[in-house]
Amino acid sequence: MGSEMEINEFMPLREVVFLTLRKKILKGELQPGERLMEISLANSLGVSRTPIREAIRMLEHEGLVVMRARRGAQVAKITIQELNDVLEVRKSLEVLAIRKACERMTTEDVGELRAAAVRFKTLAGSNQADLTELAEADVAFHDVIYEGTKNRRLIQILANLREQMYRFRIEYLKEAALRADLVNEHEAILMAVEERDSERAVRLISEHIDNQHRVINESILEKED
Amino acid sequence: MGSEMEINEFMPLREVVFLTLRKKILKGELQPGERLMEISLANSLGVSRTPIREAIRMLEHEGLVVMRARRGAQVAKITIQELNDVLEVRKSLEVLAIRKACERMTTEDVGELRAAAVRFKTLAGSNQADLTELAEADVAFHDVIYEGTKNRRLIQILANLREQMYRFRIEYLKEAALRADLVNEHEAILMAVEERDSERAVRLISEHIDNQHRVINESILEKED
DNA sequence: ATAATAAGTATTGTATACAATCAGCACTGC
DNA sequence: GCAGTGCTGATTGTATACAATACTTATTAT
Repeated sequence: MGSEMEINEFMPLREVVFLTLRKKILKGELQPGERLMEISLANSLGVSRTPIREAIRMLEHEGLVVMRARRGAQVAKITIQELNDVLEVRKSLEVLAIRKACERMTTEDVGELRAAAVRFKTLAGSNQADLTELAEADVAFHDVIYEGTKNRRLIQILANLREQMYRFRIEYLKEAALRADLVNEHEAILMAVEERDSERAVRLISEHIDNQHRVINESILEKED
Repeated sequence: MGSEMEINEFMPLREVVFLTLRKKILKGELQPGERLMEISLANSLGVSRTPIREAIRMLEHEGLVVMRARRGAQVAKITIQELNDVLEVRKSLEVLAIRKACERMTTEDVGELRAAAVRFKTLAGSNQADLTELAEADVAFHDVIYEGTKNRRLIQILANLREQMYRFRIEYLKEAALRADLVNEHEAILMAVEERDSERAVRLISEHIDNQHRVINESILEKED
């Protein structure tokens, strides 16, 4: 989402299609339940069905689309149950990540974490904040922690879980009051990591996730009224 | 691996190819680093390249094959580093799983767990045990716990992580002495779950994973001599 | 008017054809 | 002898063609 995604000349079309469709799904341009029809996608993206189909296979394994036999792909719906499932797993792995990050981050890594926290604070402070940009800054902060674990598998799984939630995330960034809380939580986590106090960091990140969980659930319940 | 995999008439070829190739990789028939060449695979499986390519996309996202740009797919090599990464994540999620399973398993679920433990014990006891069958019984025991969490996402991730290790797992089942340990560990876990003693269950499953980790690492080091 | 059915259309699933790129090797020039 | 260059075959990447299935709609019978 954030840093990687180096679109070089030689990227296969399936990758381009995959990234394009993923972004549309996460941003809500392709809505949950919407069918992904190969021919119209192929026409609108100017490629043949082959790369479309291969991209759909990737999205399927990513969990962003579901296949119905002989009925093609449709954008996965996220039920509250599924959101809770994801958050349950994510909390457990965020705890693991912050613990390992405390052990394994280099001094430069910690510097990057500070930079990410500062950037998020700056963006959150400005009044007409671009929510997408803000969300990406939030993602970047957590990415630094993930990278700090030096555990490729953990990084990959956490990135995927976060992606599942991205469609909800924008919501809770809308309220300025909550943004201030996020800034404070990031700073507290940063300090704990700087002091290599993993137990405190674990406690803080748990609360951080719990808060997100609560806010997201509330925003969903509001919508359902 | 174990229970699911209902091969019905209407399964697309890509699924059949996917399952076939996955089994070959996990069993070691396709060795790490080996190239997967589309035309020869298509010929040997009697299908066209299209389903082969789509199956490769799925294997890629599963982590069992890696793509090299314009050089196609090859079976992923598992380094010790990667194995350790997987085990680190897996331990954390197994702990989560057993805790939630203690909370959420129904009486029938616990009955299934007991049945799985008994089946594993029986197979482990017989002298000329089929190692594949034994491995599947071990998998089945853990599957019951996973299902007991009622968390689809957790079930899916744990199943995938276990898959990554499957290529190593057969190893530690070879030694009869270790098999006896496994039987005891399963029984102890079962009892803890029956008593809904989640903290004891967490401790036991942690040791269970640690033991596996140690044995696997030893068997790898032996091989590298 | 409604339910059932059948024809026609749209869409997915699979196979094949074409294009672009890569690996290996002989050949050339130094 | 060796680096470099251009050919040849093999392989992947992409597009298209064909087959099978599912959906839509119109028609008919009750």
